[in-house]
Amino acid sequence: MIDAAGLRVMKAIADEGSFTAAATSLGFTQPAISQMVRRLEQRTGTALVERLGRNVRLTEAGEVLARHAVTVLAALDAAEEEVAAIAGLRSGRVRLMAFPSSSASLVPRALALLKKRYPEVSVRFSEGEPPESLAALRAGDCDLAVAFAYEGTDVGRGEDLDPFIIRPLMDDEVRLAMPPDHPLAAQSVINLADVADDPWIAGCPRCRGHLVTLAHGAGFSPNVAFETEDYVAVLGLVRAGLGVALVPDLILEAAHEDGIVARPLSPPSRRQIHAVTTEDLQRVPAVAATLEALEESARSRAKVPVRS
Amino acid sequence: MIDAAGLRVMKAIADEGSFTAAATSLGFTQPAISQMVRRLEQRTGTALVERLGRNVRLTEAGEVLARHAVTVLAALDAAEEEVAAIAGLRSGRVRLMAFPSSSASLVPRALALLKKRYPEVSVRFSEGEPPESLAALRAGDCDLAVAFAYEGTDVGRGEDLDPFIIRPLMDDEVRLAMPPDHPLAAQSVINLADVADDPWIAGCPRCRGHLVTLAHGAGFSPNVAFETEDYVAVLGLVRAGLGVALVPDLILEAAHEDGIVARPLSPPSRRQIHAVTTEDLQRVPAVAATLEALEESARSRAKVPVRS
DNA sequence: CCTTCGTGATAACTCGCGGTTATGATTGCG
DNA sequence: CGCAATCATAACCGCGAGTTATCACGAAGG
Repeated sequence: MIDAAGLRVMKAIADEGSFTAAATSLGFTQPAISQMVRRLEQRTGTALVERLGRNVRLTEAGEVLARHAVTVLAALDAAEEEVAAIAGLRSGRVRLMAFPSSSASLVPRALALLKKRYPEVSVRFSEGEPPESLAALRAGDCDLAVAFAYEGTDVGRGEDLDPFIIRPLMDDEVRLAMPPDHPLAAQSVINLADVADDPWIAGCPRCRGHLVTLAHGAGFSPNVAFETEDYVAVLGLVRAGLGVALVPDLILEAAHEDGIVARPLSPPSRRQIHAVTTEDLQRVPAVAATLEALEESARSRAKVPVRS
Repeated sequence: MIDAAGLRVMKAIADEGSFTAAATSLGFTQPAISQMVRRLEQRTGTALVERLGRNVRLTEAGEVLARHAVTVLAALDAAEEEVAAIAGLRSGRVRLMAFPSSSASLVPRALALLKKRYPEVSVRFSEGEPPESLAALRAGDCDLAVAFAYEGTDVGRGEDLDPFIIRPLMDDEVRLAMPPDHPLAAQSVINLADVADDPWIAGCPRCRGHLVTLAHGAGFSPNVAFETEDYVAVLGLVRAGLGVALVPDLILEAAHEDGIVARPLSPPSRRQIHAVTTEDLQRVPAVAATLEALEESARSRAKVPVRS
């Protein structure tokens, strides 16, 4: 029945003392004010202004509206400002989920970049393997996920990827990690068939799946002696001479490489690292800014060029 | 940029959990909500809702709007309610000015009536002779004036009566007041020429003017021995035998008539009592209600029929 | 697995709010 | 007694904001 525009007009009249002045103060013409007042009067069913010769004065009801206008317009401004702050990245929040090995360098570098640019944007970060992070995204518990996919697979295996927006960040080469005294340690490139008989140490379930696929391509079935989700443990086991492992570059970068030899495979194998979000969330400024920071962080590594 | 309607929509979405439910809750159709949200999103430059499968959830910015909506809509409702109270006479104020002799019975009876009907309407009452009250009306210091005019004159003598609305309330007969031992006290009707030689006691300036006019019509010029604004004093002087006076009925009604004889004149003379306000103020409910109460108060007296 | 139902999105149309310009009527002032 | 300033009114009009009709899709169930 009564809206912000009407209140704005009443307040302008109260402040300026005449229709004409109120009009110029609001950037309108005078008849706009006349008509607005008339509309308000017939809506409220009472006189709002009193015409005194060539001036006007507010009636009691008019004063009431002008008085409440202050409250309403202040609250409206506050709402507008708060949203503008979010839109202008002077505020806002992003919930980021990334798989563990990305939280060593890729993500921290991105978050540092984000913090430098938009210090007021707050980030809530948690670790999670791709299936988990995609589920969170789908459930609305997360705005942006960093996930990976081995070559030839998708980030979500059985998942429906339709609602997601997937932005490639970088390729991460998978190497064979072995102790320095391994017979093949001297080779610069490893043919997987040459380690068919070694005991294997497998990482996360998806990594194990990848190992099996690669081995199958090389004509053998790997003998998995140990399994652990923790890549620090994987490297420890390798260092202790208990087996060999396929380890992505990102992890080798972050961990001590002492006591470990890592060699590229032939044919080479990579996993692709993606940022995943949704159409809607991509339009949330804080999410877009974080995404951009992730892309820059990925580019600044640039050991292996990003495949588009 | 952002208005109450938008906030109402966001709040409805937050409360109801879906566009469809929000639409029915607001009495709109579903596409109206879709479009409203889209408009808001392109105005604010950020996503406000997150489409999750077939449901929607508010983003951070959307939550902000929904949160502020409570404040804004509450303030709007308060303003609307307060104005409605004034319009519905559950509140409101009227500033009434009346000439002294009307405040004895006409005005108190009217105010009692008003109070009974609309106990919440507050009245600010002050006394003032017609020129004063009309000036207050013109200056916006008064909403409703009770004024009088002797037959053949206007309420405001030199005044511009254009902006005023003048409602006749009643006629007030003017009588000759004299002490009981006056030679003419036995007559039921007095011919003014018969008291041409008596000393006169005059009331307010306008009343004195009226006396002079009437006397002139009767062929004499009155010998004004005393002048006072106070009609109680006038009656006292008459009672003391110091002269005769023209006194309106209204005053005789209110004062003790002991020791006074009051007789109608021939030809009769009356003053007309009017309620005066302006076009705008007449549309203020409290003013209209007071005016109506005054008219009823005048009718309920009905000693002399009201002349339209 | 396919159908069905409920959800939001989109298109096309319409109406009226709320602005404009042009002009008139008054009032108060020099 | 004009002159200037003010509000009112009329005619016009664009666009915001609603409608109906229809589509696309995701979730749930036989």
